[in-house]
Amino acid sequence: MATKRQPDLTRRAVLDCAFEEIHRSGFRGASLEAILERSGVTKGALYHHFGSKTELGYAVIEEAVRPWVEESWRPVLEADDVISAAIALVRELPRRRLPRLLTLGCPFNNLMNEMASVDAGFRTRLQAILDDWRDGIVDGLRRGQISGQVRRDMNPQAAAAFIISAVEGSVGLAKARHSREFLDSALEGLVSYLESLRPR
Amino acid sequence: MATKRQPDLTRRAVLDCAFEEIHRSGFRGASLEAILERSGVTKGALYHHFGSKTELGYAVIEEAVRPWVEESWRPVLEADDVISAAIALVRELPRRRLPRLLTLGCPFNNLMNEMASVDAGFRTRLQAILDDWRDGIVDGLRRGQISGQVRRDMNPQAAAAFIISAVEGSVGLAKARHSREFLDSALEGLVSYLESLRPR
DNA sequence: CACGTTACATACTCGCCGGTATGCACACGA
DNA sequence: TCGTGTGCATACCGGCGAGTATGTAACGTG
Repeated sequence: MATKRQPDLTRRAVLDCAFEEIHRSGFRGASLEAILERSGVTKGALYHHFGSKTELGYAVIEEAVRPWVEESWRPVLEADDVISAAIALVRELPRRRLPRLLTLGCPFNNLMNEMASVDAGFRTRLQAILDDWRDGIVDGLRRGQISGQVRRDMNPQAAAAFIISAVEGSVGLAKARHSREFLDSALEGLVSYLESLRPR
Repeated sequence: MATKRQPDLTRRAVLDCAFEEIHRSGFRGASLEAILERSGVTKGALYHHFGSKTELGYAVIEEAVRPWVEESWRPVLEADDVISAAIALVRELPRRRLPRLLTLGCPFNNLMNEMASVDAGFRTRLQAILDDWRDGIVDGLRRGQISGQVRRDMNPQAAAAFIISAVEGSVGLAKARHSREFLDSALEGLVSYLESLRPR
């Protein structure tokens, strides 16, 4: 029998299960009881670590959703050739976590669509993630423009916003189909757009 | 005093207020009480016309969301020059219903993101709207390919899926910013993609 | 006008779920 | 080792919101 009190592990377990449950049912649809059952944690423990369901949601955003987004896009932001890295990622995207992506969508996008117009705390936190994400792509595109891998007659700010929009839109709409075809088609369009960002 | 019993008007009033409330708070966040209060209809009347909240939701999709989507895109589907019409629409999009679009997003996209992975009835109905929408664009693009206004070396299916994804993604993410800039940037990217569909 | 059906109105039920109150055992510093 | 606070467990509460039971007045129809 392990030691009985390990606050860090408890907190982490709640956080992970909450992320899972929220991904599955949305924030408002996520029931604390379900999170407690899955994580094996009691209500007392949960409310010891988090002040309310809303604060738990905020923590999930900062400590689960944000790393999830950053982890997903790290290869693109670190690559030398941004465009090739982005295309590779987009091509790999449906290959890896296909079932979850098709049925549950992107946790970041889901939360944004559900909560942005409902709770300002959610909105600002998600906005910060979005801004960082976008800035990363902008930097990558600028570096590409300097090194000559990216056309100079386009606006990195607009392109970054567009790319993110297209990705999230594709995944979000693919949920409606529950079929791979729509996602593949939309991403094929995205790839051809990305190619068009290269110098002739 | 008008006649006292007008079932069609009553039903329509509920439907419109439900659409509004769902647009505002999402389906699960929408309370029947709020709909009743706004519409001045009583609970008995509501449950006379709709079997349950879920069925009300289905009716809202078919009789409010679907016309809303079709109305929005009609000019594009009917135009001679699809690409120009699409660009015009995208340029007009933020101009007309800007505040609602920025704070509440697109009702179709909101519902899809919230309900597609939760309720199969929602998913299939929204899927049907999406399919029709996409088919319309595909037809437009094909006509353009025949008349020479659209490049022939691209896949209309993929382009249509991509265009819809980009639009919905842009509007969806713009909610997080509550600022016009992101939306304008993303749509600028979309316009440049649409331009790239023209023959050289 | 009688009568059944349609279109509502009112009052109530009931379950779920977020939140709280309280108790208790373990850890740890003095 | 003794107290004190931290980490957790259990039982309960209150409200909100979907759904229902029942009543009733308007309408169509013979």
